[in-house]
Amino acid sequence: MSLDAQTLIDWFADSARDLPWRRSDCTAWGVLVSEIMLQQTPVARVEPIWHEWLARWPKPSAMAEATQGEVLRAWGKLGYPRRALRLHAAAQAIATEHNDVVPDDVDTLLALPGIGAYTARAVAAFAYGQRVPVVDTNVRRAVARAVHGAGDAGPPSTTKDLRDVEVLLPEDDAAVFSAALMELGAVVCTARSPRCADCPVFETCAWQLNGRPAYDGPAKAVQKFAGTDRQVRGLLLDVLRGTVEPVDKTRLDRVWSDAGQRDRCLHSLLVDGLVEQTADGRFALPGEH
DNA sequence: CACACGTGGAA
DNA sequence: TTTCCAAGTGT
Repeated sequence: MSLDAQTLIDWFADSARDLPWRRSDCTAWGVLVSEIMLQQTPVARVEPIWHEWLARWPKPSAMAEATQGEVLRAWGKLGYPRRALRLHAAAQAIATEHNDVVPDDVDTLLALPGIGAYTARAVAAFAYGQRVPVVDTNVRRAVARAVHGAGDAGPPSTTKDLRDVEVLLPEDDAAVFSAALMELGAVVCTARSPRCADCPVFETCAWQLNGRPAYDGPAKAVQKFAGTDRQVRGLLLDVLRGTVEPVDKTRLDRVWSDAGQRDRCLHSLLVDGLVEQTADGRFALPGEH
């Protein structure tokens, strides 16, 4: 094959970033929190919040006792705040149903809110050393190039992606290999300008041997943000994050001029459980009034 | 399977 | 300035 596991593991041992959730004293809970925060969010923005969270809520039962509003406020502007709510719900499930211990098997992890195919395996591998394929966007890209010789990964397919990586796993140190493969995609085999001169598997890379062909799959849909409901919801939530007291609707009305879109977004936030209405008709983060 | 879901920094 | 993209999940 065109990707030697030991070469990658050696490179990782030598040059891996010193991230707090990778340290030997990090708990499984710390790993889980990091994985949720890192979903679609860069390491640099996660790190400071992760430290705050682990200091404030060192184990699942501690966070389980917090209100949803406290959790959403602590989440700050990491984005996709539904993740915070789901992590809170997962903490409550772990505290009450799993004796305050983060589960170590993929199927039990998958049953928790906010934990999908990637995160379940990431926790099983990185917190418990299990030999399971861990496939994120970095791994998909690195494997597409180094193994398949393509310019980039095609559309995701959980079943196929897991199988593609499963066959690469070494018998020993599979979890370290998985971390190394992710690291390779994150810092060397990047989406925009891969740093091939620094790549530990440059000599055997199928993409190099293939003449560095351009990506030829279906075009990737780029997400719009300006003007979307996502932006309006963010503005609405930002007001509530900044206040202790519930606010009147007139205060929320100031964040966006289009009344129809504004009301639709406020409604969807209520439906999603990210906002609550008080008995007197004002609005606040959930669980605090 | 395609789409909605936040946010901010770099190219 | 605009576009791209960053350790995905749920419906």
